[in-house]
Amino acid sequence: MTSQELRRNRRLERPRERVLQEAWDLMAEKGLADLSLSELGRRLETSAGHLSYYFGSKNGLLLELLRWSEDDLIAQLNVVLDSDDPALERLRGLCELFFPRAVGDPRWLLWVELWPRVMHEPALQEAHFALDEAWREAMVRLLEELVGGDVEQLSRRMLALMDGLSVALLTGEPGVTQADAWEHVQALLPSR
Amino acid sequence: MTSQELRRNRRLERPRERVLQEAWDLMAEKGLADLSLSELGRRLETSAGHLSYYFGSKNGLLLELLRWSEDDLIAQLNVVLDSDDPALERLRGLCELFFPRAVGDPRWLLWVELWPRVMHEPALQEAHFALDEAWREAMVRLLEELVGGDVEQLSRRMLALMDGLSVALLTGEPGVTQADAWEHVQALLPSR
DNA sequence: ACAAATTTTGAAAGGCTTTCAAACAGGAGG
DNA sequence: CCTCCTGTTTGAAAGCCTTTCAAAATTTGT
Repeated sequence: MTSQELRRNRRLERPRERVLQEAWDLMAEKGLADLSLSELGRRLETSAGHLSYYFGSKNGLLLELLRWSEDDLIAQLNVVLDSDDPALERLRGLCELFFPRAVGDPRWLLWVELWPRVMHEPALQEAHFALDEAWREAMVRLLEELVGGDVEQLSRRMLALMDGLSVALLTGEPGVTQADAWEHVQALLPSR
Repeated sequence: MTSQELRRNRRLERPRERVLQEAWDLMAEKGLADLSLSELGRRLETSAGHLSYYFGSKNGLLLELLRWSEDDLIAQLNVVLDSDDPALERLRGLCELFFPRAVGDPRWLLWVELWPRVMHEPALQEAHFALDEAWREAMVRLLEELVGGDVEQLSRRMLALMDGLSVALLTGEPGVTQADAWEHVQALLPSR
């Protein structure tokens, strides 16, 4: 990191936080479709032009938002993984962090909004895979301890299932609750 | 259906088809983000204004597109379900229809684009659930024959898994192929 | 063939993102 | 203390977009 960047970061760290938080709130309120740089600029008493300059583009902001929330979550995840609880309990902790907290959870709105753009934007693709990897590694680590053996395929399967369940929870599909989701996850573990 | 609607439909059935097909192609080419009524109007040598009028809104078009492709698919699905193949083979047929055919498959772009809007637009929500139901019923029917017993939870689990796998296939996540996906699906069947 | 109803057009309104030149800081070196 | 110099912020412009609407064109029922 050059001294330039250091200087810049020092100055912008706080406002940056403010922007991300406000964007987050806006998204939780009105859904992602209504998150516009203009509206955000209005609320933060700055200009849309500046936000576009600062994040490079609207997609840039979305990506930063995702990283911002995901970094936070991964930190919490590591606390869970390093705890002394039995492995199954730690898996439950992972699930609680992973699944949407409520219908319309902003974090999952971001993920879902990302998916259809991943194929056409290399920058998104890279970020997407990196974030995915973090969860996959955690899952592999946990499953190795929990069931042993070659856990590669099982963890992919598990995460795919969890993605699908998350969409159901995000959209409020009737007949799927967080508790159900946890049951489904357990059903994938080798019996006994 | 009133005589008014009949009349209207007779006249519009063909052009309508043309619009949907062109929108489909456009989406396959450039991704959903670049599907605009303007661009579509340009290609079809009509006006964006008219498209907006005819489909009610851009979301209206998206919804019609999804129905259009899904109706087609459900018809094919019924052929598979009514065939004389063994149940496992029919399940494989269902999977082949369900999973994205390639990275960026337009049908799945639509689904994914729908998800983050479902919570905020009742019309979308209704359509979404209805389409979902069709697949769920098929899955229940098949699983009852294949494994018997209470198949409710299992079919939900299966479809959630398949949603997640589809996202991986859609985005081209490395390490997941259609063949892998089919393996994962089979792994959810009660062993033996 | 006429009248009524529907479809299509083209332009206007209002929003959005992105770009850009110009105004504005804030720190380094004199 | 003043002056550059670099990086930030602004505000307006350009170029898209969707939606609306009145007017024109077309089709249908009689």
